[in-house]
Amino acid sequence: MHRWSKLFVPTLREAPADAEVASHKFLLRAGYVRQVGAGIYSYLFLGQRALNKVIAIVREEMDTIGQEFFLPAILPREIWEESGRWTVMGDNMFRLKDRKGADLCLGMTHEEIMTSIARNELRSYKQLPQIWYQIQTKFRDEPRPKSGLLRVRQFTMKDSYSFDLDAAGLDKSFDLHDVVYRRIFTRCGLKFVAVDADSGAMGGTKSQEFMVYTDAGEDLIVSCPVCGYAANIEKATSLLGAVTEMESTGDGTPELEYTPGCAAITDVAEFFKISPASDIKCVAYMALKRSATKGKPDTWHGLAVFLRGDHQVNETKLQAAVGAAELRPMVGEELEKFIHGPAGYLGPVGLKHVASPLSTNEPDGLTVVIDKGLEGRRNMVCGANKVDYHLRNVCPGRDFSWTLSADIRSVNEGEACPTPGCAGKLVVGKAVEVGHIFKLGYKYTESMGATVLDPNGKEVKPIMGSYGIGIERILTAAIEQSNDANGFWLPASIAPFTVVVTVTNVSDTLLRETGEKVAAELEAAGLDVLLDERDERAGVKFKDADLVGIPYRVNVGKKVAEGKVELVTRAKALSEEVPLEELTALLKRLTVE
RNA sequence: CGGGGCGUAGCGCAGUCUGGUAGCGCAUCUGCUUUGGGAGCAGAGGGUCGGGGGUUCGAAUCCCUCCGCCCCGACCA
Repeated sequence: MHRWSKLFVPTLREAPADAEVASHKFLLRAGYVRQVGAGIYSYLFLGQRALNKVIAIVREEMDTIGQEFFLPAILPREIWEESGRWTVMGDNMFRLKDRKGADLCLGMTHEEIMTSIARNELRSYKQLPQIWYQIQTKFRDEPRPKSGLLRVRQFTMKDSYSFDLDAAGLDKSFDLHDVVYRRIFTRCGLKFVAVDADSGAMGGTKSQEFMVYTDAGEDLIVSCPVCGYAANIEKATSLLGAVTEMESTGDGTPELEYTPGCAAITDVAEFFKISPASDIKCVAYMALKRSATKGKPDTWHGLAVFLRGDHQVNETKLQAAVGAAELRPMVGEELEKFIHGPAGYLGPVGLKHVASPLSTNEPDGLTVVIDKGLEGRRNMVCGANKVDYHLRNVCPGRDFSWTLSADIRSVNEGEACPTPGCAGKLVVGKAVEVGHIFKLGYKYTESMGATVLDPNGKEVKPIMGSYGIGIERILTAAIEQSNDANGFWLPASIAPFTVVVTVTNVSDTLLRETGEKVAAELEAAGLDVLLDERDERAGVKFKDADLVGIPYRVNVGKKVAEGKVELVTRAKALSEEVPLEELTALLKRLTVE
């Protein structure tokens, strides 16, 4: 049993000014964490205790499908060179040198190391499948750490890796993780949703994220309240409603129109008295293509994207569609070089484009991508690549062509659900990612040369999956979803203590002794008990108890004379009188998972 | 990396414009009183004013420079 008077629980009456999101404020105020630097935190007693409970749940569930390893956090350059990620990871990787000058890094993730173990040790299909996991510290030099523990540079991750003989095996390993992850998040008391996610430019066939809705989150989730469709906005699609096309004018071919000062979409729509849906806007990028062969330099390519005036480019989709490693906006002289037009009046008519995305044939070769929403449209308005002029009567396909047509726009709230036959309207909500499971395919077994012999004695590459859970994010998400002005409350499963026994006045011997007795009895019944026997006024102890995330409080006060205590349920701010002899059984009942 | 804000006691802040011996609230320590929602009174301790350089008789305050932290952005021209 822990006694509050002996503990270090530095609660703060006021939150440090730096903290903005609820979880950050309360983690600091409740004495769970202290900040060391941007995205770097120390965990104090209560914080570490809660995280240990999360870890215990994760470990218990993971042990039902996998085997726990523990790999190093400090890793040599060579192994990252094999997969090509020494370069790909860029500035996000913390790098250092040892005394001999050899390059090392701090691990951001462990595909390479796990694959190297598989390569060195796995010989036969009979050894498959394997699921290996670890719970370990990850280091990522984020460009912008933020929101307390939500985006940090050092964090704990449960990461696992599966090795299977074939795609069907991978499906199974993936599904096992799906099931176990749902159990983990449920046991941690999270209201989560599993969504389709982007699998990145690296390939891979499927990826799924586990998200908890909160305004503090950085991701946008698109979902359908009717059929349950849910996807990250980086991946989500929707059905576009029918658009009323404009009547053509003149002979129906593109006509130049003088549109002074109409550089913005709204100006153009106003000028032509059209909906922005009938305007074609241009977004111009420079796209980085990674060289396929080692030693050859990466190359930058011009990329012009055309889409409806009321739509937004989704760069994740765009990157995946053209196979770009990086995108940046085109600057003035590049606009001139690739599109021969001024900002605000860029258009697709008359552009020459390359045959396949980011191909290198000509120095001024431009990749032209249109969003699928433009296909089949008629009589639209677009920039004329000339200051103060636009074109009307423009028909995609007739008046201009493209390198690639793809879904590269972001879904907007209110658009129609993409599920066939579903009439739902999509809603968009902010969320934080707590887990991600991923069908990797052969990327690492291929690049690192891991093989086993199949039943025919033939060498084959195992197929991989990788799966992650952010340990601290489970805690943070739980706080985000359950807090009020006075503090937060955690589910009993991950709270640092399940119950705090508050002796309202320790100078009263009867109360003090009753508190001791009650706490001892609750502990004997298997509950995690904190006895608050500090020589403080009752109000101080109540405030602290409300703040620090413990789901139940037992007030040992005046009613003891009548053989009663108060049981306070933090989540509901509900207080009930309970006869002493019934307390333990009642709390036991309330706290079973 | 771009933009904005901030850096003064453990926490929250004032003082900076207009240079003149560093303040307030909470917290901490001691004593007394108090004891069911962050008590009262009396007393006490605690500061390289983020670092360095400069201007000045004199710098928290003005100038230069570096560092750190927070927020927004790094897609619609």
